[in-house]
Amino acid sequence: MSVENEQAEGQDLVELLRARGQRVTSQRLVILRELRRRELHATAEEILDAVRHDLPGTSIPTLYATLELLVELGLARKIDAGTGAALYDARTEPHQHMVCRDCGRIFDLDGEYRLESLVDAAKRLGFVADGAELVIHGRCADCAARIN
Amino acid sequence: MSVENEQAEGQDLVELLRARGQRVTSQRLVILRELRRRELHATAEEILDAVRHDLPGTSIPTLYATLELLVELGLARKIDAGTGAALYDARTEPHQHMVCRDCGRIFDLDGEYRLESLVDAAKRLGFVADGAELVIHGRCADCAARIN
DNA sequence: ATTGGTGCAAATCCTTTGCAATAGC
DNA sequence: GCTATTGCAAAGGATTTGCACCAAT
Repeated sequence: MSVENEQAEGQDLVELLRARGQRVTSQRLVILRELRRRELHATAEEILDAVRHDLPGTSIPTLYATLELLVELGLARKIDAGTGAALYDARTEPHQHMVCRDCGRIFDLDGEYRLESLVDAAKRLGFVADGAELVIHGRCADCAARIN
Repeated sequence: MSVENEQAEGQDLVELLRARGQRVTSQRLVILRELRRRELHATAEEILDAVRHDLPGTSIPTLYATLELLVELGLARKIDAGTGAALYDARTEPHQHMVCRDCGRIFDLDGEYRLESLVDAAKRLGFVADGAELVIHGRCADCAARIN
């Protein structure tokens, strides 16, 4: 089976879950499938609405737990754009985001750029950038020392 | 008066407010002064506690409104680190942030870096980075066209 | 005197928690 | 059968809103 079909079927998720001794549930499969069907990042609420088509009764806590799990497994990405609700995205390639101050829409900015040229790259796309925030996530020296 | 004293006294804020026909209130002056006194970014709650020392009775809505105003005036910066509460900072120089997954502390990363070398820069500071999110804020092509 | 700014209380929005019921292994 | 996962209801934290009062111009 090709990588694309494997992903479409969620076979990769099944394997990751088995490797960790976690259960394969229909909620997990459907949520990942829905996330992959989308071109664009979606809020938890948008995903929930779509998921309930296929799996009525899916609950909010399950959705959040599953999204967190998918992020942990590297199958999804969480984007905190500062617009209230967090966004989720199954795109794993390196890319950044642009948030419109007015309409709140989020646009992709593909590839790896020099930080100082990102505003220019955005401008080429017609986006009038007035600021950029980069947040690095990880473990500080103290916590890394304490845990490892 | 030197630029430093001007800032310490909030004279720059006074001028910006007058230029916009907005009122100079003690709340606005005290909140900016408190923000400038700090080395590190602070949450709204932390700022409120400190401000109430100088100006008891200061309210939460006023605090948020003032912080938003300061950001709009370019005197402060809002950092959405994805840790629940937003952070505010009176540092205007270009710098980025690192968030510890465990203790939640935020560390500064000064200067302008190449995006792909930021993880290395963080590593040099003992920070074990496992991801970076860059969010560009501004106006999308559609909104820019509609407004200008 | 005018009206922008403030404080209060309550509402809203997003997300997490506690717990009993259910479904994978 | 065992226990992780689920759904429900309710709680939680951060921020915003509506409105009457106050204070800067």
